[in-house]
Amino acid sequence: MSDDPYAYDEGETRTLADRVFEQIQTAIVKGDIPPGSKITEPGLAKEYGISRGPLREAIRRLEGRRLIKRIPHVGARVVSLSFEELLDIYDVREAMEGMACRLAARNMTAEEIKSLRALLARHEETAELQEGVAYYQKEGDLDFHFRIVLGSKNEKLTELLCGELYHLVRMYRYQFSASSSRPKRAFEEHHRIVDAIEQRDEELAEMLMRRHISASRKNVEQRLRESQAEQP
Amino acid sequence: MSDDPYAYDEGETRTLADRVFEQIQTAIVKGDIPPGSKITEPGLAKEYGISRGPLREAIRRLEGRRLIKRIPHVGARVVSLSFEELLDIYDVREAMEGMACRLAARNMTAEEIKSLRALLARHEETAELQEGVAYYQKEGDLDFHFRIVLGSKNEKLTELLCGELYHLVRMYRYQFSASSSRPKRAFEEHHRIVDAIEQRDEELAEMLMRRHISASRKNVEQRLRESQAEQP
DNA sequence: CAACGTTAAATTGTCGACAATTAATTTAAA
DNA sequence: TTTAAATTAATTGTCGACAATTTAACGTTG
Repeated sequence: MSDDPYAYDEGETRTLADRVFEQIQTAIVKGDIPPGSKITEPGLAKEYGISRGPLREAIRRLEGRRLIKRIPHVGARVVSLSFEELLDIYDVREAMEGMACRLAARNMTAEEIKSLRALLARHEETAELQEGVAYYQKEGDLDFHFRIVLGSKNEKLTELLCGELYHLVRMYRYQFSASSSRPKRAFEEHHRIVDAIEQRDEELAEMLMRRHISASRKNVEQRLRESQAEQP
Repeated sequence: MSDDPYAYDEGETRTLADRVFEQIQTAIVKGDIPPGSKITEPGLAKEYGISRGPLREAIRRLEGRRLIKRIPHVGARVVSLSFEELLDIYDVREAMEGMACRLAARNMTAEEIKSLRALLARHEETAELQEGVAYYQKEGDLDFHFRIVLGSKNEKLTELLCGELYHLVRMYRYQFSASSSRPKRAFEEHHRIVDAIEQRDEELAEMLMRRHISASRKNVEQRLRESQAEQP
């Protein structure tokens, strides 16, 4: 029951550095290690009960994933996403998930589509029950997008989106505890996207996904500008 | 005069692990360390004249960049891109570079566009002089795409494309010493793309870039199928 | 002769210690 | 009192050694 759906547990013999790598990664994503904070090797080594060797390897791997930035002889800091970077990510998502949706319309199996529909139904229940948005936009929404990316059957696309961008997206959501604020419309859009996939209409599927993400971006942009105007 | 245009040389105090990281990276990209070959720590440590500590850190960073794959207690191997993965990359490039081109049409400065034109002219000269394709498709083509990505002014897009995908593309080109085989048409397409950027026609720019990459993909796909039919 | 189990070699994983560099503190001077 | 220099402390970088695991080599047995 790992938190990271992209974690590999084949071969139980994960090394210390591997375990710590995942631990630190989720700690960063969940905000337990706040963005911009400094990574001190002796501190973390003591906290995780390991020596500095494996810890440094984990840090270097996180550096490769661009979750932390390192300056030689000075130290490492958790990345902190600026306003602009967040919007940049939306543009990248629009492009990549649009393509993922196109490919999903081509490559998803009937069972996968059916399961996707079931997921949406479940989300609707949960959202109504909790009378809100909490569960929905926090993990459920990403679940939906996640499945479509997997449905593309494109390994590189999956690696880049699920193994790199989504971490930043979740990091941001934890950070600002941001929920969509447009759950109803988002639901409708999700359904339409599945419709297009089911009909194997690649172009429509891509277009709808791009609109969906673009609308989400605009929504975030507006909210951020507002909150920025309140307290400048 | 670094080989990697994305190398950072700010602060001359690069650490050993950083230097070796770059060395191994270019060695992998250029094929000096062949795809699929095993990375032995004692061997490389001796070759680069360092101890295993920094070397392991470099390896972990390459692992984060997905240039090598590691199995605990067994070892690390250089990734080897299969036929399918190569085609997958083209789809990702189509999506991301399409978006990059759209953003470039929005954000590139007049000077950058002018410089891009000059680059094309230079390439045409070189290509005619060398009566062929060698220089063009080997580095020149990537130069063109590189500049457009930078012109998007989107940091994340640039990171993912230039810092991750292009390494794989160049790796493949070195591996198969592949040149485009459609240089004339590609040149025309490049010019049209710059035209669209100059006119600030975002939609056209994205569309042309997508077509350009899609055509390149089809070309590669056909050639690969042929060579695959010859020697099955 | 092939297949299996055992032993030996090599490689990977982990640790602690020392060197080098940077950040902090104290002290001295203007 | 503030600034500057020098010393101290802390953190990062590097190394070699030892433990754990895997790969190979070898001999034994059916």
